[in-house]
Amino acid sequence: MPRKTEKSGKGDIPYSTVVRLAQYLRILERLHAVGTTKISSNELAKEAKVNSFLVRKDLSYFGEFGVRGVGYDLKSLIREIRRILGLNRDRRIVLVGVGHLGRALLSYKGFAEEGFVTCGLFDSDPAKIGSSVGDLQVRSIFSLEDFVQGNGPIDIGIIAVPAFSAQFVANKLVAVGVKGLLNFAPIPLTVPTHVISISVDLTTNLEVISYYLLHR
Amino acid sequence: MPRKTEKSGKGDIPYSTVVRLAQYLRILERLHAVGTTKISSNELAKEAKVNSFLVRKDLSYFGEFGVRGVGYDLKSLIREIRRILGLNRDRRIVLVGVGHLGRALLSYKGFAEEGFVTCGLFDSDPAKIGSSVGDLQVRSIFSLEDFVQGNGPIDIGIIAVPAFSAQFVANKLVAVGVKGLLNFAPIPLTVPTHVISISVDLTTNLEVISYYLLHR
DNA sequence: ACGTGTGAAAGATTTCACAGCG
DNA sequence: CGCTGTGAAATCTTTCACACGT
Repeated sequence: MPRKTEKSGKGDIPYSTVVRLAQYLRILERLHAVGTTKISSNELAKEAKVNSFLVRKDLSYFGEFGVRGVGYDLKSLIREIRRILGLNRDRRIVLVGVGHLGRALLSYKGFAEEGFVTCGLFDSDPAKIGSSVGDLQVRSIFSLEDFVQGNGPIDIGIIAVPAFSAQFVANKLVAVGVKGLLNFAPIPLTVPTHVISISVDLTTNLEVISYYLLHR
Repeated sequence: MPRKTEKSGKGDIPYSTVVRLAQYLRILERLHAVGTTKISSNELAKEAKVNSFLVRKDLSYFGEFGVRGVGYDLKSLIREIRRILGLNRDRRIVLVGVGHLGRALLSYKGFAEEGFVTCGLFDSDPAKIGSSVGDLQVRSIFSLEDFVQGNGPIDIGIIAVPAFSAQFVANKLVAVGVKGLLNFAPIPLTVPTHVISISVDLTTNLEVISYYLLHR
């Protein structure tokens, strides 16, 4: 992951299969919007830049979704992948760290479209606390527990704070029962095994590119 | 790599090794700033949340940097990894797409620290073209070729535009000789084999987390 | 005939055990 | 003695070939 990326997961199904499933979904939704109604593993593979064996293997971990000799029905394949990824329900998200990156993430439309509902914003900067971003107020990170008491449990926490406070924020989120973390701070987080944490490190990605500029 | 991450690379050294090298570097620099002067593979492994065999194997692809019975000298290990990653020279970057995400990336300090020099901003929105962000003017994407003629070659292009124009932008960048792309649009790019492209897809990462919230 | 689903082979990565050297 | 460097084993992932169903 890419990384860029940290991983964790259940042993049976490869982590990379899960990542590709999400990518297939993006592609299928784009094609659906354009009016396509069926697709073969070959066509999907071409779009995703992988080979068709891998598309079929990835899907076969979860069931038989295609028709032999025909291909896959686009609409039902989308439904199946969304079910596999747990996107057939809303996921409640909070964002911690309302800086430039945090605001950029908030304005990103893709999130809401897939059922990710941002329901809380948190920061530690007194200058930001109390201000509004979109239709949400920024709250103190120390009011996180109260927030969960009053507003119900949170599924996923997005961490967009500086490296030095990322682990502190992660601990707070885990303490209030958050089970998934998406971390943009350039530091590997320590979390209990029942919590899934994925890190996206922008500098790491640039450095990987730098490596391949040199060695090739 | 990721994923979130797309990959590409030379066959000999695992892609994940390169990613980890960049992560090790981040950790070593943090420890260096705190005054640490030497480190063992075991200590580094603990920080990076991998095991010490892997740390040693990753490093051993590139040479023998440690002292048996002692460990690694922090300063010289940092220097070696920076050299391996090609960070001992400046890398000239342009950003295409000066929206929320683009601006957030610009304000991210980590880039400059590692020798990534942003030397051009491009967009296609007439309302943005001509305006200044930091000490750079936003230019029309159609002036990219002129820019390279006048300002010298670009190493890396960061693509922070909507999905529908990402491939168009990638083509333009490749056409003016850019050899590395960091793509934030949720679509896999087609690039010539001599160009390295890494994609960071935020929605994909959330969906992967959603999957593991369910299956575990 | 066509494209899926899958067991087996190939390939890649990680783990391990221990030799080697300060 | 302690910790690195590395060939060999174990594990995981991808590719392949072909049987199967429509």
